Amino acid sequence: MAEPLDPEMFDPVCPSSALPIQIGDKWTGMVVLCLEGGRRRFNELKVPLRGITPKVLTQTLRAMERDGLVTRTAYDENPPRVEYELTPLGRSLLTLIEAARAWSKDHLPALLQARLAHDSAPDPTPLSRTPDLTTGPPSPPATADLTPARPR
Amino acid sequence: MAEPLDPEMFDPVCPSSALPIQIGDKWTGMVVLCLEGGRRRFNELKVPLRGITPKVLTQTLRAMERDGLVTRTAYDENPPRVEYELTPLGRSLLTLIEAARAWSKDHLPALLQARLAHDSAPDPTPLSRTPDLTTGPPSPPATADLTPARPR
DNA sequence: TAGCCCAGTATCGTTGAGGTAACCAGTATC
DNA sequence: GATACTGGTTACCTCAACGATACTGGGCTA
Repeated sequence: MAEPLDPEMFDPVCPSSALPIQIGDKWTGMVVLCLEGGRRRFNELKVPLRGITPKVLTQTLRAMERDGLVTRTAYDENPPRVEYELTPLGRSLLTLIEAARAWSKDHLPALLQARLAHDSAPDPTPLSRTPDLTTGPPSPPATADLTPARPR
Repeated sequence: MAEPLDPEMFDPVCPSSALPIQIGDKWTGMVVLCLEGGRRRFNELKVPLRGITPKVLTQTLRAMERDGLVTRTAYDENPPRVEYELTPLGRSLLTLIEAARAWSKDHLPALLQARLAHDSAPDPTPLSRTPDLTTGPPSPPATADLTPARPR
């Protein structure tokens, strides 16, 4: 609640954004990290979750509320004010995120290197030719993101 | 390699199959667990991964090979024989799976209970009415599965 | 010579998460 | 009266993952 959230909290360039680890749906892990420091308003959450639409943010928060990960508090004011806060259960996900971060720190470089090596390999066995299964041109599968970028 | 894999290794009824934690794509985590005990052949892997089609299993294994998680060894025999084995990198994912299991053990019941309570709630605030966002009738989102069922 | 086995391919269809764009209610301020 | 602000909602669309089904190749066996 204290300071505003860093709009660049999640760096889209950071390769850990392409990690093969996902908590909940696409945005859940990031929402947990946004709420780590305290309660936040709807529009506050939209800032670091760059590009999220209100529909998807609502869906994500509703699902998290349903699962007991966040609480939603609506104040009868004008303009409306709604605050979201992590429950202890939601906060417990931070341990999992921490584990994923630790894995990334230790092993993600090896994974990325293997990926590069494979993509530039002269392809020894004819059977190992893969047309283009996961080799999309723009970006890898991109399942989740757990590491805030540039804590500055 | 020793004993055949248990066809019921992954119980579709086990709620941990609906966990909000996913490693790689839908099947990657389960493949890692299948290979935990040693190298396995293509058709051997299909047994516990009930319902996976050869196309999708091939896709999954090729992606894992590309990322350096498994090695693929094709023997020039007839009938063909191909064996998949975890690399140390792939094996390192087991720590992450273990962390997810530990979280499930500690917190999944609370999550499921919150979900049930929410679904049967008389819905105090009109704003908290959710049409049916994640409340699919047959099963929850079902993102991944990490816990082998009935170790027997 | 007709199949069988293994490890896949090829083609097509379905599904659902996520994205786009527009709209809304109630108050307050201009 | 017009506009803005907050926290959404609604309808529509896209695309990639996943699934169903059928087929292949090549040596082996019956």
